[in-house]
Amino acid sequence: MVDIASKKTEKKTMGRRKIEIRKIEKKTSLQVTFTKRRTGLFRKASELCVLCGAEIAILVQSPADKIFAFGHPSVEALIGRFESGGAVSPETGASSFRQFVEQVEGRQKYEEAVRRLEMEKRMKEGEREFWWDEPFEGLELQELEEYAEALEVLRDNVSQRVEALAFASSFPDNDDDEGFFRF
Amino acid sequence: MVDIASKKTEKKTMGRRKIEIRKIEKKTSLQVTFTKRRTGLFRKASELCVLCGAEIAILVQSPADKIFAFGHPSVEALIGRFESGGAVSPETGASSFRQFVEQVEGRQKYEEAVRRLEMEKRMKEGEREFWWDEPFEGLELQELEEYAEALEVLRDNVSQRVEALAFASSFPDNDDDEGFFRF
DNA sequence: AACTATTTATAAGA
DNA sequence: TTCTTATAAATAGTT
Repeated sequence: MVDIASKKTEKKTMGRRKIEIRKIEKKTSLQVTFTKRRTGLFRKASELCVLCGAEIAILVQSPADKIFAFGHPSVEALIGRFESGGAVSPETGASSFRQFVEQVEGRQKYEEAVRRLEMEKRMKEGEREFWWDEPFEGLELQELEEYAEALEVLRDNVSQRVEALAFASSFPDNDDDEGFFRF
Repeated sequence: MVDIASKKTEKKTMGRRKIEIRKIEKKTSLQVTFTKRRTGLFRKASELCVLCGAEIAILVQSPADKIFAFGHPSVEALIGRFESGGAVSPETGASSFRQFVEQVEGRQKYEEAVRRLEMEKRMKEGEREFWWDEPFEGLELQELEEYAEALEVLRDNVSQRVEALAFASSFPDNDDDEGFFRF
């Protein structure tokens, strides 16, 4: 009886527990959390890209100053590169990604490619880091230059916005900026 | 009886349902999902910043070509500006944020500020968009310039990486890049 | 904009 | 580190 009763409430783990959003002090758990959440963040971003046709660029710099990046259309450039049979990183599982891309050579749409990518990712989950997890580590010059270029385009958009505002501020009484200064 | 039985299984909504990660066709749901998930993405990013001391920059361009941004240390610059009593956007709830900042004038740490920001955000959830939701809409020149500058720093880091790789490629036989070419 | 049933993400523990 | 599991958190469809 007692055994059964205790078995009923006996938990193998405490499960997920609520945490406060504040700097994690324990270095090892910080590292684990950083990896898990960075992965989760990039997954969310990729889903947003596909679901809504959005374009996203993310740069994450870890406390140890390692940089991780996610990006569409940078991602698109990467896929294009893989499709044309370019170099493959031996470290990131890109080889199997190329195989995958070859299998779907017929389809053209970016969304489709990313969606399948997500599928393969899930099927292989736990096998290795996602292919975009440390994009700079296995990349050749060309991709990185493309990435920098895409980033510059975004930056230039910001600069244009700055200039637009600078111009607007020379007309201080005009509060009606409806429809103005959109990227 | 029948009423009671049916009431027992009667659900107010179907609840969340599983979706495929593919382009949403219905324009209105796409807009709703875009807003919800962009918000979620930025919240995840801010949590990653605080929990792990990471630095993050995110740019999201909607299908309608509106750009949304999230960023630390840009966020830090914004907080600094608010603390010094700078201009406040009447549109984004920044006014109450300033009040909040004034209340905590004693503390210095960025993490603490962001954590409290998260708290206030939750307390006011549903009242309005988060203050960083459309950062470009209510900003003055200075903040935007600071943001562009921060973005340029990140871009320069990428460029340096490109140069490092270009240099490395002039020594094609050297595969051991352990510890090299980190930002 | 609010609600809730569910799915999804993840903190700890093994 | 990788896997498990209980639980917290996010969110799809509705109202």
